[in-house]
Amino acid sequence: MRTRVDENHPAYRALMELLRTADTVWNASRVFFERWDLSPSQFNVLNLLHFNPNGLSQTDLSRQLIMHRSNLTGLVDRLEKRGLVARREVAADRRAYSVVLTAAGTRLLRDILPRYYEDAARVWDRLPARRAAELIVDLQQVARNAQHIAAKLPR
Amino acid sequence: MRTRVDENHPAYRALMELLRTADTVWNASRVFFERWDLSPSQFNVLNLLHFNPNGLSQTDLSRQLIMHRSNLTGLVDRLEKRGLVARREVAADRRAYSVVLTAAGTRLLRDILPRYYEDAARVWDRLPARRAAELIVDLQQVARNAQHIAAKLPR
DNA sequence: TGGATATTGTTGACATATAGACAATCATAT
DNA sequence: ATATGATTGTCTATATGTCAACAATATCCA
Repeated sequence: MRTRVDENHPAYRALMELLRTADTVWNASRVFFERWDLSPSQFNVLNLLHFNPNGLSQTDLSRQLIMHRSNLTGLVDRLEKRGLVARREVAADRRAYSVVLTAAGTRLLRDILPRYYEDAARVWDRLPARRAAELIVDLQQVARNAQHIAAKLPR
Repeated sequence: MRTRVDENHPAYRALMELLRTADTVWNASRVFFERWDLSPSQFNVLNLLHFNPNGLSQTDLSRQLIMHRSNLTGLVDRLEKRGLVARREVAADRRAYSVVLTAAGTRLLRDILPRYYEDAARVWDRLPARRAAELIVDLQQVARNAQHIAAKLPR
């Protein structure tokens, strides 16, 4: 995608690089989770539940994962079918479920997490810690800018 | 997603930040392209064709967009139905099409591009140019690391 | 020349994502 | 107490993405 026009628009090229890197990382994580026949999104659900032992509603999950709640129906369905999570009824609110990790889900996550953290660390190899820290700060600024611009866009 | 365990795994947290920022940027671009009823992926196709006036095969497009070629069938279908691109037969290879921008597609892109580059630049507001340049270099290293790790993973 | 091998675009099955509509249920305010 | 409005999970339609299999066509090489 390196073209004459791109040269004239370094901001555009930088954005492409950001998106491409994230895509590469996401796909690498997809390969990583293949061993357990999990998608990255399925892992994200399990991971969130692991740190919320009392369970989360599907809407809670959708907010933390920044996705539409209608997604959670199928996502939780598939995890439930494999016995990794369970929908518990909530006495105080008969509309909602409390989604919780099962014992099998907990075991699976305990197997995955150490290897996950290990490989996540290696993704930052050859980057001085200071640069990695700066990168995060800069990314956060970029995200704020993007959101601010999108919010003011004509619809 | 800020939890006790995340604190112990800054590399993991940094990765989450990277993915989340890219997601935010991608969704901001989705909002940006809504005015023209285009998805970011559809724009990427049009944009690639704009810089390849002789056309690209669907496989070429899939390689540059880093996606499976079966995606291009539907993507090009929808753009063709709107008259923004056309499939031209290739005399030298009767298996392949040459996908080209139509006049309407060119007009549309000429309308979009200036505004796109303008907003892309504003995404980097408050970031010194040097930091932005460093960020790109660092992102490329991260992408290389991720790919290297994924390639050596057990399957 | 002809047979093996590779590539192209399409298809089907599936997972993931969005948005909008819906019934059931909850919360609020008069 | 009850009408009004908000929220929850699900459903449908659609778009995007993966992969594997397929027929048609190219390519290569013995």
